[in-house]
Amino acid sequence: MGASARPGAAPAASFDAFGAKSAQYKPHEVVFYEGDPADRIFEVARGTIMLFKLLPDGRRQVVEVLRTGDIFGIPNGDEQDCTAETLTDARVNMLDLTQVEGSPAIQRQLTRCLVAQMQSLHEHAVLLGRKSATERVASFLMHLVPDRGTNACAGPVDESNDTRQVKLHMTRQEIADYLGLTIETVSRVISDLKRRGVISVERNDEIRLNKVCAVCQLTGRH
Amino acid sequence: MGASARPGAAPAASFDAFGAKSAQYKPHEVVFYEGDPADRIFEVARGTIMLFKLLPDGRRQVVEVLRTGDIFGIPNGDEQDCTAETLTDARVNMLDLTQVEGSPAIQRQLTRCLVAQMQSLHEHAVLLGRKSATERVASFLMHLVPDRGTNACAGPVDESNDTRQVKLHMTRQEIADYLGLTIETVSRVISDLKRRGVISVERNDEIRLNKVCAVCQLTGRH
DNA sequence: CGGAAGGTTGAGGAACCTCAAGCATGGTGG
DNA sequence: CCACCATGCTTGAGGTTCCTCAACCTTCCG
Repeated sequence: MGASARPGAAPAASFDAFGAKSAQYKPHEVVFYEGDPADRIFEVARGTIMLFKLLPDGRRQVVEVLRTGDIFGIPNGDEQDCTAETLTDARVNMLDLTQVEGSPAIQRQLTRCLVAQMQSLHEHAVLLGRKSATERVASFLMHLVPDRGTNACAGPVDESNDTRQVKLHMTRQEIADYLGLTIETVSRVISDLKRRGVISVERNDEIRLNKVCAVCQLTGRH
Repeated sequence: MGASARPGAAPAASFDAFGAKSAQYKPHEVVFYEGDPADRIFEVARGTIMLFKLLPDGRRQVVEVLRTGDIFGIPNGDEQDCTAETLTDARVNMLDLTQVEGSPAIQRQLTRCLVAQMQSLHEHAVLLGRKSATERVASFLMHLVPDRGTNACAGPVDESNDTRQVKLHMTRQEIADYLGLTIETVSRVISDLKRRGVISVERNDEIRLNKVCAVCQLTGRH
């Protein structure tokens, strides 16, 4: 659930202006682990990052997928509640807690980000609690299309040419853990959508939505 | 997922100090509907409130259950993304957006609340995406026990007398919509726990956990 | 006493998971 | 250049969990 299509989402890389430290990551590097001491706040300056939680027996749930401008890792208590791992090459800004407390400008921006992310989490709760496998995958794909798949869907710009290629940046396993499914179910749904002509799989992590509206119809929101 | 056991949660009814308006509600009254104009922020001064979203075909997901001190309805864009409905008698404080923007004190508290609620949403995503029906119900019950069922579980104070009565404040249908199950499944799980002697149902919305630790063992977090 | 609302229980079915085998793709080394 | 392997993905068969539909029970209240 990226921030790209979120109304009110923060502009990119805004902590730069506040003298934040920053770090570079390759795909599938861990920024911090669940249980690590939490004493800073983080911002995605570039790339995509996922937050996930593990159950003791190894079950995993990806709880958020964050894009440029999103913030994460804000302390509540003194431990991180999730593990943060990059999906792509990424740059992350880090800001000390004391800096945050002192700046009303950062506070305001923080609030805006948090509220936007909270709404994404609400939407995702509906997906996890009430949607079928097909609806979950369709919703996932729609969230990768800027300005569609959110409440404020712009609709097709050009009816006759309503196609779009999206890059997933996630393996089937990660998608499954995000959508509360198994890898096999995700694979089967994608194969089925392919068979029905709704999508084309160009590469494993690159999918063409042949008719964006048709995918949108499958999300359960219509 | 109440705030009562959340480390860092706000103290009760803190907006009082900022000259907030407040309103009284009976059980099952709507505070606002999804789609209503969003121009204020709300705080639970007393009682319990749930936020839920509906799909067009009537499926419902309760996304948050809020207790005293929690805030909700914060605008992002100009429409509410959820419906807010009381579960019990409740009092709600309302603060104008302009008041919030002007006060760093409110901002700070807002941030603290939002981060705490976000962690609850993370936990709930794990429940919805990865837990079995029994694990969901057990987790739900544990969240009604102060200082247990969260990461910071205090453990039994007195091993030999580790029993606790909890009041649900929710119908089976509401619990089902919160846990991503059907009313029948919730009922069956409760009957099963009863049969196994883990809980006793004193009244429909009042349950005794005969051994809190035993219930905790069923949550999937052990 | 009768009705309404909420809850329980049972039988059967659908959706998704598990387990297992096989298929692509890409990289490495002979 | 091609065999080989590793990783990730797909497909199939069968099983489990939960859902659906329907009947019945319980409690409360007029």
